Amino acid sequence: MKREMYPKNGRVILHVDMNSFYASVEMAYDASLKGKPLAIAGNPEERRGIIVTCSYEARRFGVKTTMPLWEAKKLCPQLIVKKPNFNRYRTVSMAMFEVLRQFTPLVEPVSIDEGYLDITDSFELGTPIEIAKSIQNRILEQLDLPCSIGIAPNKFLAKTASDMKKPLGITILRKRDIQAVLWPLATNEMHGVGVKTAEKLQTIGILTIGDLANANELQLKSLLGINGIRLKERANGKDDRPVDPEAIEEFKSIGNSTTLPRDVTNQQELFHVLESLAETVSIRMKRKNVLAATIGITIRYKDRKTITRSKRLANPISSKEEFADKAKQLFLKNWSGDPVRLLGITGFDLVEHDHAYKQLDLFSYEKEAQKEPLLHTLSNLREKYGKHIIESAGLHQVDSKDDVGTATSFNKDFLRSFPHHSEEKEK
DNA sequence: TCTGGGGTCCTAGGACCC
DNA sequence: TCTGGGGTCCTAGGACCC
Repeated sequence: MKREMYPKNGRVILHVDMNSFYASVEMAYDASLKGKPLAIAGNPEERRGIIVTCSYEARRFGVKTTMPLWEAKKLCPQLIVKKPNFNRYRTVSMAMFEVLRQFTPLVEPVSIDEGYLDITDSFELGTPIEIAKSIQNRILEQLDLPCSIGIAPNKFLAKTASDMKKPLGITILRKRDIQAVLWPLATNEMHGVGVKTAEKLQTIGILTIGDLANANELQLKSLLGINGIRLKERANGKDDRPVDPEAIEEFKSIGNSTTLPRDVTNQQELFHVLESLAETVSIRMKRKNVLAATIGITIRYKDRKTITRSKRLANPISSKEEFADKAKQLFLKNWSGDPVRLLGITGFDLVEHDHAYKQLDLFSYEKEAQKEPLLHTLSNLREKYGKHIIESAGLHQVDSKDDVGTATSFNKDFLRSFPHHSEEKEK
């Protein structure tokens, strides 16, 4: 019954956006900061001195996110500056999402300080506005933090709406408001349109969201690819993306990068940095119980020119040593020798540890092979165990003629890299 | 005195296979 | 002898967002 009414009534989506989150958290911890121009920024001595977030009081002086600290101080000499305390922000963020889940389990966190709620079926809690007010009050009372909330029939409009009144705003954006409210805005006001896209759109005479909503699709497609089509749909208020509470669990990559306090040309020194990055990535991978099937590095030079290089691996990795090792190899192969400003390591193509374990377990293969010698051919292995296991074992590198030899000899070395198995084998 | 660090998604070309 | 068109994988880079 409810389902049948669904398309008729549409969905009710909330977008909750914390106002200047890091700065607000610091103010909640230290009330003496309230009402003052406050900025969260890194250490300028380490060349990390950019504004990460700032209070509304600071914004009044023209201080903005990503502005270098010295520039912000010039605009606002009395600016109070704090270093970011990410652990604190993560803790508070978790508490904030717990508050949201008191209203519905359909909560999708999108970043540390914003998330979507689908309250279509939560009408017993009140009207959408009443629910939004209640959420806003509870976050303010329990955590001493301000947020803005957008109410709309889909994610895009809810996100747009939450942006319209800050701080502590609640904004409804209905389909029928689009033409009057959304269309007059410049294209770069739109979520998904940055500087480059706005520039491109300008070349074909599209300046406002309204222009975009009525633009020629073929023209958009040739200019921006599939993204052009999507932007036009959004400009018309169309967005079918569901609110997915699981989305946050499905990460695609884990990385760590750092700007060096000064430009470095010494290889040993750069290797040390890679080792420390490898350790961070490894710890985070293990905490999330995943392995990386592809490793990537980032090198930014003195002139800010940045290159990325990646390598798909025969065996998924997660240990600090493996990350450091592979990263160093990639680095040596691609480093120009010029002074380096930033280094980064990222793991891609993440696989669940347990899953990888299963795929890498070759005991069952050995048993099967005894029963059925023909299994030793590459194609049979592939068919029987899937592509992944073969590549994990390094078999893809050998000619199929050599499969038999390799298949019998790779086992030991291969299994040795897994402590659990090598123990059993060696004892 | 310039411009952090964490991500996602898309594109495009070459290799390789059928 | 000359030749196609589709599909997937891998890699590099760009755009965008918070």
